[in-house]
Amino acid sequence: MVNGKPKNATMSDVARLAGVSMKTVSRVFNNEKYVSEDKKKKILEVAAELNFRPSLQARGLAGSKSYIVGLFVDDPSGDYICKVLRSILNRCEAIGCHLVVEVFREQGNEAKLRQVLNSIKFDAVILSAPICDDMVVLNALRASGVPTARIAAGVTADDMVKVAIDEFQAAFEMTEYLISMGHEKIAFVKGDPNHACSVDRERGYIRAMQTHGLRVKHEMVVAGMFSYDSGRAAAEALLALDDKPTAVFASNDEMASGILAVARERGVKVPEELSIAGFDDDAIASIVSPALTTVKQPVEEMARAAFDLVMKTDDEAEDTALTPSIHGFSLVKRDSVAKLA
Amino acid sequence: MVNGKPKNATMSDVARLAGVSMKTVSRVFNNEKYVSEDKKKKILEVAAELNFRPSLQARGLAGSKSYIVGLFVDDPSGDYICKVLRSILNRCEAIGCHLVVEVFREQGNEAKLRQVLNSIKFDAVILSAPICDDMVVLNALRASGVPTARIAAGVTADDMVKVAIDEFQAAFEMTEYLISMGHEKIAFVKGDPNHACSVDRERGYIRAMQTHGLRVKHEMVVAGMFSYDSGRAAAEALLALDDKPTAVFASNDEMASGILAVARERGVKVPEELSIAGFDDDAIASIVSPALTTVKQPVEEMARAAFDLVMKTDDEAEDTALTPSIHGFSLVKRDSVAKLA
DNA sequence: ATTTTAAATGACAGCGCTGTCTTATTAAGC
DNA sequence: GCTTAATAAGACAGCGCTGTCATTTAAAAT
Repeated sequence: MVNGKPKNATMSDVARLAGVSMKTVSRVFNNEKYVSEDKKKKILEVAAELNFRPSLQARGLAGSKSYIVGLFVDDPSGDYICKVLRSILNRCEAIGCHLVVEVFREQGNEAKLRQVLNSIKFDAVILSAPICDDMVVLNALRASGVPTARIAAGVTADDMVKVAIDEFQAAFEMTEYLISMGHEKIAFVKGDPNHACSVDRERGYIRAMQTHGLRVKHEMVVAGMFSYDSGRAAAEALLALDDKPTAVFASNDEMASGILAVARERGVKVPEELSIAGFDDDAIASIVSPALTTVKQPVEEMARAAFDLVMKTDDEAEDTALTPSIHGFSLVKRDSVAKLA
Repeated sequence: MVNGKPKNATMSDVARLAGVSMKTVSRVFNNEKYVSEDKKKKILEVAAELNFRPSLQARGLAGSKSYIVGLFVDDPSGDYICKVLRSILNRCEAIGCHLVVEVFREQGNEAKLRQVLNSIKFDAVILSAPICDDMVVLNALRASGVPTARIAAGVTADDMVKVAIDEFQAAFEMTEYLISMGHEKIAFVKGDPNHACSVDRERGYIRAMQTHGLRVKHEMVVAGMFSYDSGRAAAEALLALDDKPTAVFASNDEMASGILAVARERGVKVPEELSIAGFDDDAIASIVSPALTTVKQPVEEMARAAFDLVMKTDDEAEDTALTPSIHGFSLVKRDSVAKLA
C-alpha cells in the first residue's frame, strides 16, 4: 500500500476469497434473489475488506444497465439549473447511479447528440428547457431508445416522461392578481422564444387581460431573453413610453430584477409607482429589494419526479409513467406588487 | 430503422466494412500514427455512415484512459459552482471527454469517496471548495492514483494541481481600500470555517487593520456561513452594537447582500451610513442595489486552468503542472462603498 | 416414495474496445 | 546492395463484469 497505482480488487478476487463463483458475487451486488444468507454475508465481508465496488465501466459493457443517467442542459447557469442538478444528484446517490452532464448550446445540434448517444450507454436521460422541446433532440433520443424525461417541457411527446407546471394557468393567475390589485396598464416581458414556456406564459397573460376586458396594447408586450440585461432593456423601453404601465409582469425573476434596477435608477418607486411581478421564485427573488412577488415553481420536486418516473423508481410505474406529471405552482406575494393608488 | 432498440454499430462493423482490422479503426479514433491516409479516409467514411462512435464503457474497460473526469462538489448551488461547471464542461467538450458530477456533503465522507473511486475509472478528478481541503478526501485520492486538481484550495498538497488566488492578499487589499476611504470601524463577516479561504480572508483583513494601526475589536468580527441568511444574521448583530461599524467587509457577496437587505430594512443608508464590501463578484453583486464593491475572482479561468493542468492539455506540462497556479484577483469598485463623511 | 417446484449456485461466453506483440512493407543509412 | 530503422497493418488476449443456461440441493406436493 505504499506506492504505485493500486489495482482495485475485482469481483473475481472477492469470489475467490469468499469461496464462491463470480456470479454469486454479482448476484449480491445486484440484489438478485437466490443467494443464501451466509454466503451473502461472507461475500459482503470480503468485499468490505477488499474495498470492492463493481466497476462502472465493466457493468456498463457487460450488462443491460449502465448506472449512468445523462442530464442534457442548454447552459449551466442560474439558480434554476442548480436546483435541477442538486435534485437529480440526490436521487442518483440514493439509487447508486452516476450523473453525466452534457451541454447542448446550439439548438438542433444533432451531430453532438448522436456522438453522445452513440458512445455512452445511458439508463435514462433528463432534458431541461429549452432542449426538452427541440424536436431534433427528441427524435434522436427516441430513435436511440433511451428512456427520456423532460422537465418543464412544452411540446408533447407521448412516449416520454414529462414534468411541468401549468405555465398558462400560472401566468393567467398572476395577471389576474395584478388586475385584482387595481392595475389595468399591465406590461408583459416575454421570455426567450426558444423556451416553450415563454409562449404559454404570454398566452396566460393575454387571456387574463381579455377575460377582464382589458386591452393588450402591443407596446406593452416587450421581448426578453430571461436574462437580467434583457430585463433592463425591456424596462428602458417600457419606462420610455408616454403612457407608462403601472405594473409589469416579467416572465422570470432575473428579468424582473433587471426591471427593478432600472426603475430604481430612474427614480420610479417600486411598488408605489410601479408594481413588478416575476416568475420562478429564484433565489434572487427574495434577495432583491423589494422582494419580488412571483410564481413559485417547484423545480426540485419536478426534477425529482422526472427522475423517479423515468427510472421507474416509483412503485406506480408503467401507465402512470408517461402521463404528464403536472405540478402545482403557487403565487408568492411579496413586496414588489402593491394596490394601485 | 422503424422500431425496437437499435443496436449501435461497433468497431468491428466499421472494420469489416472498411476492409481493415479493428486495431486500425481503433488507431484512427485515437489519433495514433501509422495509419495510411487512404485507409483512414475510408474508415472515417464508413464510420460516418454507420454513425459509429467508440463506446465509452468499452474503452474505459479495455484501455488505460476512461474519457471521464469527475467533478466533486460539496453542494451544487450558487453562481460559483455554475461557473466552475460551465467552464469544465466546455473543456470536456473540447477534448472529447465526459463529466460525472458527484456530491460530497458531509466532510470526510470516506465511505462514499471510496465507493466512487473504486467503481469509476476517472482520467482525473477536480475538487472544488471545501472538499479540496479535506485531508481524508485528498489522501484517498492520492492513494487511488487519480490525477487531481483543486480549485481554490488552501491546504498544500504538492502532488496535486492547485489553482487559487491569493485570498490573503485580496482581503488585505480590500480592507486597505476601505481604510483608504476613511473607514476605521470596519467589521468583518467570516465565511464558512470549513472553507480554507475563510481563514485566509480573515487574516488578510486583520493584517491590513494592524498594518494601518487599527484595532480589531472582537465584536467587529462575526461569524458567517457564506449564505444570505448568515449575512443577515451578522448584520443584525453588527447593527445592534453600541459602537456601530461604518463599513463591513463580508467574506462573500451573498452575505454582503444579506447585510445590505438588513441595512435597508433598518433604514441604514448604504453607502452613506454604511459601506459594504463583498467577495467573489458573483452575479448578485451587480444585481443588488447599490451594486456591491467586491473582489473579483476569475473562477472560470481558474477552473479551466485546473482542468488543463490536470489533463495536461497544456503544452508546458510536467514540472509546471504541480506548481500552484496563482490567478489574479481584482478589486471591483461599485456603489456599496463610499468615503466616510 | 416419487414427481414437481423452487431455491441456490456455477460454467461460460461475450459485451466492445485497447495493449502488446508480431509481421510485412517501405525508406533510409553506409 | 545489404543492414537498420521507420511505417503500416493485423492477430489475439483480456479488461471486469452480466446474461444465459445448466446443474444441484432442498422443500413441497402428490
